[in-house]
Amino acid sequence: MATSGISIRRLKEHVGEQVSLQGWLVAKRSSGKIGFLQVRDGSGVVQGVASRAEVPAAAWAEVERVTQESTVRMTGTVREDKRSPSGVELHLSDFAVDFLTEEFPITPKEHGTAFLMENRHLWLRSSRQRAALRVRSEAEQGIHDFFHQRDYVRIDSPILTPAACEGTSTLFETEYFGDKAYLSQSGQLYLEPALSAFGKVYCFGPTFRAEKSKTRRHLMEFWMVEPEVAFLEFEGLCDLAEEFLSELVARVLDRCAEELRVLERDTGPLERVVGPFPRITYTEAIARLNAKGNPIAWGDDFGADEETAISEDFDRPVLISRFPAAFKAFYMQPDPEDSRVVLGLDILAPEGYGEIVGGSQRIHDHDLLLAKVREHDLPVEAFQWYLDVRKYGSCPHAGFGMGLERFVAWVCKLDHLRETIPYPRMLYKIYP
RNA sequence: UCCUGGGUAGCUCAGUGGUAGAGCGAUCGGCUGUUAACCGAUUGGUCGGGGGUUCGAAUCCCUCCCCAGGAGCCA
Repeated sequence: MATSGISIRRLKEHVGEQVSLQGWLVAKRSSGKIGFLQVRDGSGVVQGVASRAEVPAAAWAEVERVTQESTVRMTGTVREDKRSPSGVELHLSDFAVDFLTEEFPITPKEHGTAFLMENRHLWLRSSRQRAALRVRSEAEQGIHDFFHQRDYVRIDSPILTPAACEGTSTLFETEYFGDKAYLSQSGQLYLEPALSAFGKVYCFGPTFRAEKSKTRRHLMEFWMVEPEVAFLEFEGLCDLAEEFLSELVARVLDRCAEELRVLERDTGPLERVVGPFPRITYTEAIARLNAKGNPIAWGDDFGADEETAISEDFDRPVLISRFPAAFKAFYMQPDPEDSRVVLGLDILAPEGYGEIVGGSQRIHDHDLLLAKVREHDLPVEAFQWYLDVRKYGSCPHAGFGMGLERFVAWVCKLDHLRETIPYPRMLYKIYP
């Protein structure tokens, strides 16, 4: 009797057994007397081999009419076979089409990205897309596990917010019962009050930026994980970010080997992502850039060229710290040793992937924070609750944010963020 | 928002002033171990939209729309 409910991923454990499975036809090759049917069930792909002489006439007729991406069911014996990429194939005793698909738009040949993006809902079925999204899923679970194992409490920050979190990026505006509301661009400010309740917290959810950025490194909607820790100061923050990144990369290497193989990702550079990461200050970075002939001056922010020039000196992520206060967020703690700079941290991924982590120690002194709010021309009333936190049991604290899509793009070595999220939201593009 | 490149068959593209093309897909036929299978045949067009120049425009000009890549900003 054939066993059903076995996933293709686990067929190796059932060699010699009769199994039944349902899935979708990836590809078919057939001669007059033998048919090869690649079937996907979501967990993997297996080839069913149907011999005209060995299956019922009705089953052979189904083999002849089946088309790419039809829904099928097949029954057969699991056999080891060296010619199969997965090591096993299914020697069929029966085959049936449950839904006949006509003219699936995405063929095994090449397509342009515009066409594929228009068909994102169907492109998801392709092997590279499945691999990248499985890595994303693994990274997401890895993030939750990392913090859960360290006794962090997950705080879900609101998506609808009354005002700019940082007063910098452009926000998506919406209507809220006669008032204006904005889609969140960061959960951090809502995380900080929760510190005094839970000590160690994190949030992980979608964030929205209405900047008219049109590059491979930007999405309008992306997912960000943000830990925030009470009594954590700057050096500890750097250690946390380093431990977080190296553990997450190790987890993907361990659990997504097959996906990285499908993506043809050279895992060598990822295996080097172990601490300690190189740590340089902003001022040292400027000196390095000048030595390379880059004319950047102290006080300028890095652009894409500068990020690439810095990261190419290192074979693992590089931490850059102590940026000029002028171009960083209002809540960053000034460096006690140099008031021109703040205790902010950026981590640049290797291989040209740019900034994946940004964080800082936060100002915990009420009067200093109030002065910064005013300095940045932010509405004090809107930030009253945020200032309140500094009035009732304030403490030093720090946190960072990591963009999930940039992490996944780097780990998978994809050339565009749009392939790291199921339904990317890009400038002027919101279909499907 | 700015700069650059592009829009021709379902898809990927060639065609730069004179009859609209190829490969793939699809359809039909053939083939017992295929891996982007192969072989033969058939099918397939508002040349992005509008206007203009010309005897004649996919091709030259104007305009609009759409797409891709990059910059700034950021994760």
